Amino acid sequence: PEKRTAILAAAVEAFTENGFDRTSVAQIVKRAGVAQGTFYLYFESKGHLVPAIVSFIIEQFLQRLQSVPEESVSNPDSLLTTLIDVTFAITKEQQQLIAFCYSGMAHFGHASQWEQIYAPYYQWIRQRLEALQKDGLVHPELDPVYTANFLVGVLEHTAEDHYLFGADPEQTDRVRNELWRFLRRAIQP
Amino acid sequence: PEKRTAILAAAVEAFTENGFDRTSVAQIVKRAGVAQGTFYLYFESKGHLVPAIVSFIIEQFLQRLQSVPEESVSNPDSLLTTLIDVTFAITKEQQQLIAFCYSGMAHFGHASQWEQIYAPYYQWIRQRLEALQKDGLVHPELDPVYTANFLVGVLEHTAEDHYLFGADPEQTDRVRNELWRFLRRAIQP
Amino acid sequence: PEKRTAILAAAVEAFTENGFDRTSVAQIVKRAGVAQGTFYLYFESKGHLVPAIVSFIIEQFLQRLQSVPEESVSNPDSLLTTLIDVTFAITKEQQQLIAFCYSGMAHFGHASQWEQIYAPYYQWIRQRLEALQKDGLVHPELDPVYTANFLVGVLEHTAEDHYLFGADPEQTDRVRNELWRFLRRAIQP
Amino acid sequence: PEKRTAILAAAVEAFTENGFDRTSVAQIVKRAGVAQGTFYLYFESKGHLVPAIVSFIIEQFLQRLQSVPEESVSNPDSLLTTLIDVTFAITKEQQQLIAFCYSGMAHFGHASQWEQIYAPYYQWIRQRLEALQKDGLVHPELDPVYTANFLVGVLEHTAEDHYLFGADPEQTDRVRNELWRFLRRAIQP
DNA sequence: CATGAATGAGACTTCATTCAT
DNA sequence: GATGAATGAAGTCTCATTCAT
Repeated sequence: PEKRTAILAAAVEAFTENGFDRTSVAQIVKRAGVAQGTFYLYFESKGHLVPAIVSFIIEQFLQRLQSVPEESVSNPDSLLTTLIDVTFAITKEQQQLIAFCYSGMAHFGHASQWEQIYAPYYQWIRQRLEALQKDGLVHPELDPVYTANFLVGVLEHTAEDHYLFGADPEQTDRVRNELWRFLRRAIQP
Repeated sequence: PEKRTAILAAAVEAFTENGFDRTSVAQIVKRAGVAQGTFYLYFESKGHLVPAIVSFIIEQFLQRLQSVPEESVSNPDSLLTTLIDVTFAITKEQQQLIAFCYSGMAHFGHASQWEQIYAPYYQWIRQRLEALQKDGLVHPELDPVYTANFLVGVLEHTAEDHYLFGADPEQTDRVRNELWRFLRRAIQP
Repeated sequence: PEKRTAILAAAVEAFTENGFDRTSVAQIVKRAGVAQGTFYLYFESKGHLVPAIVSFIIEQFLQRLQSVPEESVSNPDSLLTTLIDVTFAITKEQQQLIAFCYSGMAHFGHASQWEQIYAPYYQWIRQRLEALQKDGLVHPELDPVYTANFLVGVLEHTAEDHYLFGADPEQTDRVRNELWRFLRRAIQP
Repeated sequence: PEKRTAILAAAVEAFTENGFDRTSVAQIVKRAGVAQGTFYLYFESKGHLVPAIVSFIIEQFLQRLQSVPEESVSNPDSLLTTLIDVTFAITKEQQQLIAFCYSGMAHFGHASQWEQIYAPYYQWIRQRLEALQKDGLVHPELDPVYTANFLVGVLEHTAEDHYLFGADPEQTDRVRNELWRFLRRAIQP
């Protein structure tokens, strides 16, 4: 459905700029170039945009991860590099929208829905860790499930901190390097 | 000023429950037991509550950290334990308010203000790391500034994940243990 | 035209449940199983449903009255019993739709149209009264036209009161009995 | 509260002209000369006007009834005359608003509330009937409770019919006379 | 300092109606 | 004849802020 996509895209843009509550449906439909009423043909309410958008972002994450060549995740060093690359790239692009997602929980229903949405992302990381663990390239005591969680935590926090709080762009390499070594030590055998 | 404190406390409670945009000034003054107009005697606008509240939370963090006995941070193992303790405890209490802080940037001015507010928290961690590094108890290559950042990232993400997404309370110990070992490896010499 | 009937029936159901203004064309066409646009093939506007429906209800009244065996209206006692039977039965079924008819005037045009619609109902009662009057079974001074009106007034008001205001179903017989005796005295010679 | 009264009066006027659903809050506040938001200071919602207005009308009825000199209700003939006078007068004034009240049930909550509102009106009539019955001026078998109901039924229906359906004003006396005789026979001993 | 009634802009949402297919 | 996506005007209600007391 073409208009649905237009609305979703417009909403992403608008939320990125102003956040959920400070964006009105009127602004969204204006951007999307459709009538006010059309919005409600595709979304039950403004709140129902939230899970749709989160799915959209996660999907972007996954697509980018899956398009990574196999050799880039075949050892811990390049896996970390890949994760840092992707997280920094996406955070740079999406900035406030990611913050919106984290705060978005308040806007839509129950946590279980969010878990389902994030699941594939965590799962992808977990699978890589397990593979590397099998080859003895990752510390054997690490629980892949929890570790995936920890990795996401540091990665997102650091990227957000870097881009949102106006961190010096010249230091990007430095941050990434420090981050890489921090995580390297955490997971190496 | 007594009424100012009452309003601030009421705002913290209300924001914790419903978030910034879904809390009206009317709700806040009602909770605080003051008149609608009184609010504007102490705060220029609703938006000006945000930095005041964030300071308040950070201060709480710091007070709790500083009340920690010196021996609890005199080696990496107990420092990590302390950080986990404090972060989990505060997250459990403040849940949504923390999410509000993270998303709150949109509501008030420029990032630089936020950095100033968070600064003492990062600084406290950094100082501990430096002290331990001096004694050779923490990996010498770690940059204390960045590492403080990474630690905060994992700690908050994990605690939020655990409490906000309705994680199984029986697994709290398990999570904390895994987290401890993950960070231990990351910073040990 | 089959679809016209379907729409009309659906509208009657929907109006009965929610009233005119609280029923949308969307609800009606959904119930009728036709497309939104089809509605406007058979009715100029939503408002034009009203006279069609009122005709429909009056017709139902009349059919029921006319299917009554002649001996049931050949004396005042059974005429009253019949009127009470029919009015209570239809009120029980149609409840809100009757209220809708009474308030429906606002929705469509001029009173004269309504008089035409109701006319056959009043006429039927008048004719029975005249017949009985001729046989000396009804008070000779009663003007049949006005009396028909008065009868309808008491009957409908009492039935509505009984069913709409949640009257005790166990008292139905009592009400009907009192009503019968009240009207009996009013019209007897 | 002065503004509350202004809003209520404006609502009565507006509903009288256009009915409940076809009257917007905007129209009401404009007529009342207050701001849109002021409305919600005094009424929870548009729907909450309904019981307030019904109370208002019933009160008017009662005030008029109670201002009637005692000798006007001391015998059945003058009681009926009084009831006819009052009902016709108020119906003439309020026309559509009365229809609105009857159809208004749909708009506000449960029947029990309506019963309470109407109760004093029915009660007033019942008490008169009982008094006259005690003096043997009204048929002893009449149940005053039901009879009050029947009287209201005929009176309102007839008055509505007369004024709403554009009845010939020259016939008013005739109708009233017929009505008087009809009811006279129904309740006389 | 303190109050709280009053304001009015603006948010979300519904819905009768149209029109290209 | 039939469809149903699209429209946009209009409705109800909220709320940050002001100001006379």
